[in-house]
Amino acid sequence: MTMGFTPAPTGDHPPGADAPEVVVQRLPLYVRVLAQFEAAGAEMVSSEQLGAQLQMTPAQIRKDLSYFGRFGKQGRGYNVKRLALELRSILGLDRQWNAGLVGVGRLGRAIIAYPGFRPEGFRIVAAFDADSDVVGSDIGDIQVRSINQIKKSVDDLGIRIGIVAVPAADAQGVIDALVAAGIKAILNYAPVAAHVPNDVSIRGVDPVLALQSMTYFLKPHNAGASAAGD
Amino acid sequence: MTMGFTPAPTGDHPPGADAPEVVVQRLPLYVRVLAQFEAAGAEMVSSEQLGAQLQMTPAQIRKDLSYFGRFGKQGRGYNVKRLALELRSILGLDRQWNAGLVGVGRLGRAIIAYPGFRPEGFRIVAAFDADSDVVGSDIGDIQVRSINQIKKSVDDLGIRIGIVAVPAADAQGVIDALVAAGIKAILNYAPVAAHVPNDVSIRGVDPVLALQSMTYFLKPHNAGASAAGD
DNA sequence: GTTTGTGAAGGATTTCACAGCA
DNA sequence: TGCTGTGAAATCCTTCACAAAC
Repeated sequence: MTMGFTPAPTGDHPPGADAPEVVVQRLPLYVRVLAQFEAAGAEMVSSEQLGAQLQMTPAQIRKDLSYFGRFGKQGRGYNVKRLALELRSILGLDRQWNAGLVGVGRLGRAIIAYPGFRPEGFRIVAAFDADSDVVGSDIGDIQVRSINQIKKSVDDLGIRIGIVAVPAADAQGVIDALVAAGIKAILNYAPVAAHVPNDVSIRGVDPVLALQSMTYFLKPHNAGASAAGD
Repeated sequence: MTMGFTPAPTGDHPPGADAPEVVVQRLPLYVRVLAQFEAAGAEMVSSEQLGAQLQMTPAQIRKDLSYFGRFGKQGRGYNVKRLALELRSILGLDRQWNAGLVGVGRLGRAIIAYPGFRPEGFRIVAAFDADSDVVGSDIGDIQVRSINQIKKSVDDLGIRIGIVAVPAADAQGVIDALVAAGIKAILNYAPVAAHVPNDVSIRGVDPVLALQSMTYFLKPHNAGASAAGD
């Protein structure tokens, strides 16, 4: 379905290259909800229905999608299958991505064992650690390599994504090494605000930070609340 | 301007009650960086220095803090210890918070074993599961209870936070149960966009979603990148 | 009748820039 | 001098509202 043509450059927007980052971050949510509709057997969905699922306004969904093309049909909505395919292609989810994990402690092992990455096309193909006791061993079917072989492994194995699961104190050093190895996307589990050049994406997974902002609303006087996409 | 006799904060803002949610979400980052400065022995910090660490503009930091009070001294900056204390108090991080975990599968067990919550004042005091084979057993020092005892346990143990680590298909039901039990803050590890009343806070921890938006920038044509706090 | 795609309006957040204080 | 706190300006993001399409 990833045919050679870009959706339909009829609108006023440039192709989709200038979509705000917030919008790009919502796209995976749409993909996920579309999968649910598809599983439920729906052939078409409206922005209204998508919005109801995601607790967003239909207008926002339509505007978001409009950055990338004109995928809907008036009076009818969006074809579930086609929109899902289209968005997956825009996000690059129609291929496999190889990832390298740094840090094979408790957390790193849990990440390797986590079954949620593979079905979505993310494959951890190598693990790295500084501890020479574990280097050379296997965890599941993944070889643990020395941390100073990152660059070589990245090149040899086609690793495009780095996953950081080392203690906070070591995180920036590891991230620098990943960047030096040419990695442009980093998923960081360490509780630090890391520094990267601005052609590198970095996202933090930080449950403590999430809890620490929710407690604000648990204090008696503060009502209201917040929903953050998950 | 409408000041009656507000004891501590002298500013012009209302006490801090109307701080935008984005601002509240950044506060924990400030707390974290302040701890680093404190560990490094600094007594004072400027918004410039904080901004450098967090890759934010000094103006944003000053504006954020101004929602809650006037903590700095012109020409000198902020007292590291005092600001940290003040922010912890605003966020409610100066107490312990009890959490209940739902789902003791692989992920749930990893969460129980995760050593990052306790030092920050978050304590998992009970675990729940639907599987009668595990109900009644202990994981570490935590008892596994039946999922339909949530309400009673929440009351008995003073649980204020729910942590959801069940399969996607079960997540909404579990979240409904937590809400019915009076829980107002939920940390959701399940990959679903959950529905909660708006006096309940919910945050998702979702590494797949994070990866799925980064791949957009890995596609050849899309340069630039993003830094998301971690 | 229904629902999209989108300019224009509205709202929210960030940054500027400077008065005021140490 | 150095740096905060903050109105005002600028930017960014969301929602409105409606013509066009089915």
